[in-house]
Amino acid sequence: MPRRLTRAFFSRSVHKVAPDLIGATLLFDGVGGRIVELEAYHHTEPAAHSFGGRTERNAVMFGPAGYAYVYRSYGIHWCLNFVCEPEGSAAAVLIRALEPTAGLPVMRRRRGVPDDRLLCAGPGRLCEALRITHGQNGLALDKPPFELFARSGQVQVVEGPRIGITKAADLPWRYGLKGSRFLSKPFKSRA
DNA sequence: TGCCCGATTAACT
DNA sequence: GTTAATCGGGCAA
Repeated sequence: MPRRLTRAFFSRSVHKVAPDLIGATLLFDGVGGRIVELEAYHHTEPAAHSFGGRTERNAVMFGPAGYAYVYRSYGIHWCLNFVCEPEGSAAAVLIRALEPTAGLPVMRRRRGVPDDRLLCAGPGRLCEALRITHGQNGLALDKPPFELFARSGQVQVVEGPRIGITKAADLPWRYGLKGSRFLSKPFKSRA
């Protein structure tokens, strides 16, 4: 049986949690898959929503680890984060892509795309597939409807610069499963 | 109150 | 390769 991820798992450096989550399984209401891509954010760095202090929107980031921070992106999409580190660090990982493994018929219906690779290949896409919205902001990750399981076995993790940001764009805080077909964008292979 | 723009996506040329 | 869609947060005034 795979191990369930607890608050203790998330209460560590965001740069330990992020690679450890590659290959982990995320389910919401029984629908989801393996995490194959994510990014780290920390309040000391200007690309983070928590940079500049606590506001109504980012309040969950300033709370304890192990909770979901969900925000609206570009007025259209939803993005899912997991709060990490000791309370007050205002650090989180943005879940960017899943390899779909559970509830594929439901996700296909919600997404309406012809190729299963596009079901969860992007932060907005996976939220649509799992039907995660602002209503899930602040929910605990160790209780239903969330289920998180540690990966079983070894994985090869690759890293690179984060996507879609203009500030601190040089930091290599994007993590992915090497060779996955379900990434939102490929990682630049190192020579 | 008004203005700018973003941790995106899909549909274009 | 480019761009429209769409809207709330954050900040200036």
